[in-house]
Amino acid sequence: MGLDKRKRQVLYAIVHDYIQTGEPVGSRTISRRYELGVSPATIRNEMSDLEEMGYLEQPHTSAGRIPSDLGYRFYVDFLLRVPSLTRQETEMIKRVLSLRMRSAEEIVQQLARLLSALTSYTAIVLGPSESQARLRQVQLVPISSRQIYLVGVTDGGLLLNRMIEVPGGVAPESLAYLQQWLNQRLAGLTLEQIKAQSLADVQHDMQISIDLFETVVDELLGIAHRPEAGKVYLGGTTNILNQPEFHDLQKVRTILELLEEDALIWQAIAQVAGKGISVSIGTENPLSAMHDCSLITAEYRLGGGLVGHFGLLGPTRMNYERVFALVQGVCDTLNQLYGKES
Amino acid sequence: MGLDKRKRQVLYAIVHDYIQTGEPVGSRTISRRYELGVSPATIRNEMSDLEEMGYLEQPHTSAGRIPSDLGYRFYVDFLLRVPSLTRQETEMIKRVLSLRMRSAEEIVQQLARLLSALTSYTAIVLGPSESQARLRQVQLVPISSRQIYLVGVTDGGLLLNRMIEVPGGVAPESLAYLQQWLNQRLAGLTLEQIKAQSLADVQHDMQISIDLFETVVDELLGIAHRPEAGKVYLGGTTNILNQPEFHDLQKVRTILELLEEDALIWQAIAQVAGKGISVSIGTENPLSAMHDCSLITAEYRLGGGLVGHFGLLGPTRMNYERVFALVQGVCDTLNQLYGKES
DNA sequence: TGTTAGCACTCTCCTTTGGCGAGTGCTAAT
DNA sequence: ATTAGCACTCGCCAAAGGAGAGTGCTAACA
Repeated sequence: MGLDKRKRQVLYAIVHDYIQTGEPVGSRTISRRYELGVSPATIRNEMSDLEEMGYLEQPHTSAGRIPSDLGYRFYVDFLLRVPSLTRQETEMIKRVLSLRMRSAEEIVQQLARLLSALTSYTAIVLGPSESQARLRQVQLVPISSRQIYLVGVTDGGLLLNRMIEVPGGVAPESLAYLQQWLNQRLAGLTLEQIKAQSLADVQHDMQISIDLFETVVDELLGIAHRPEAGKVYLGGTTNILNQPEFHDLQKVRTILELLEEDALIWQAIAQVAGKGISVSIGTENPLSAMHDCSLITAEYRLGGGLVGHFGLLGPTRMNYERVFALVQGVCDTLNQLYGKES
Repeated sequence: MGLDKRKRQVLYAIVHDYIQTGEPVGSRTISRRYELGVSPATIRNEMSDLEEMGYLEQPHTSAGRIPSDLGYRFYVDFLLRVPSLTRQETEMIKRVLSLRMRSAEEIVQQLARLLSALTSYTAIVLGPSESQARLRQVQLVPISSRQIYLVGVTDGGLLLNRMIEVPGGVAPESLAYLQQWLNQRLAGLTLEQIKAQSLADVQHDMQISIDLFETVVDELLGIAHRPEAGKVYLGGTTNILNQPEFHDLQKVRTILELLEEDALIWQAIAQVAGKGISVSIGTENPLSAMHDCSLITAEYRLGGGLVGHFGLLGPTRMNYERVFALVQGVCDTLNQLYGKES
């Protein structure tokens, strides 16, 4: 924080300019484009100071300066001026997200498309975690003698499906009984609560086999068992090809290969993400393949207890101001549309 | 074919060598690596002839020759020597495809992974068409007052799900009645047959509103209405980055952007694919973005009438012999595993 | 007539060279 | 504390030259 006003102005100017042009910024450029009222020489001195403090870097002697990860960090934390979205953008977000969609999956897929279309970065959306999902009802559909299809409906009106194998086979009456029991007992609870609840007291009043009961409940809670895995939805994977910093095929490959690894991506985002909007810049990222990238993440809520995270992955030279505005706008719109229980 | 034995040998040698090295093949190379018993000069003459006939091309004066699309075509049609798979490869295919999988989607996803892992090309698998799927039973699950969830089970034991909106609302009895009727009347038929069948005679014996009936049947046939769309599963998208001919970022972008367009991909494959294994070489491809690529496609069958297509997309300089062997092996294994009704 | 050796020629690829431009750091003046 | 001036550094680019690979042609040969 030991930065006086002018140093901040210079740092802001450099980051801002570099984000727009992608080329190292020289002292002359700054004094021309940003009205700081001082000469290039003065700015040079400031730049020299900033470099020594670690906020700037020089690609090579006698090129301009570019921000270091630390420089971006300071910029994001203290200098950012988040603009507001244009009317059209707001409209577009609203329009796309309020398309008639039938499942959480569709919403999430649209979200990925939308984010990537608006930013020229790659959008990553983690499928909503079901452990917070509140069950409204459960239906057990007999498929074959040994298979049951479980259809759960969350408070938000979204579906959770599971195919359940029951080695022993099931009689239709048992199924009906079990279904009724599940609905009576579990409706309104989240999967997590169900899991936490002691189900020990069940046994005595059940008219069906414990085996069947356990199989079904286990499967219903299935996803909650492995919270570190989940579906990953991508949008605009090819956008990074348009970024000048990825004109290097090697870098492109690194990133694209990473994006195929759902598990890694999931973990990385889960690790980085916080409650509101979080930013992870360059080497701050847990995965070394992302050390040239920045990741902006946020939480979304679809109602009925379905929450998840999404992120935008771009070069460290990403347009933070715009992305912040956009992410904020998308979150607001989602809350507005799905926030109240539907 | 107006190619004498030696011309065939030369053509084979050039295609074979170019596929392996990726570099234009000169007359010296051929006489050294392939024992044709003639001197480079003679081969030069043959090459000159082959070029005039359109089977070869010269990138520039005084480089070696490379096969033209026509050259590859002749090679694929008449010269190919399909090797057999190694024991390990056969094992691997069998192992991967016989993992316990519960839905067609999972199988198809595994298929894409497998194909791309075994080649260094991009695997494209089109989700199975449901229009040939034979229905075993249908279950209608009430979700809310205005929503029904339709769960269909195919003869193969795979699921077809649809959410159906019924503006007017449904009484549980109507639903039960409708379900029973559907099962009596439609079981064992394919969606296509159901669609073709006149449902005009229905009206008189129905105790439920025509509206409800039509909504549900329409939705059940939904997919059949738009056969030109469908889910596309990819594997090994980044594999093309390893191909030397795609060291050009522009080309990479073209292909990767194409691969994000599910609808285009679907159409392209559907258009190209035939009954057995088909090959579409370079400019033979319907999409101009694929004019530098070859696409090998084949049909797969999952039982219960679920059939679809898959393909391998690589440079025209693709290893056709190996890919043929592999595709054949995969088809055989799939037939073996899922071919008989399960 | 088909095949082969010899040779001049062509074209790409790689490296070297030198000039240009942008930007810096230092010094001395204000 | 700020600024003008200036020498210096370094990457970029285009031009030049040499090496290598391969061809096409011609003339000799079986």
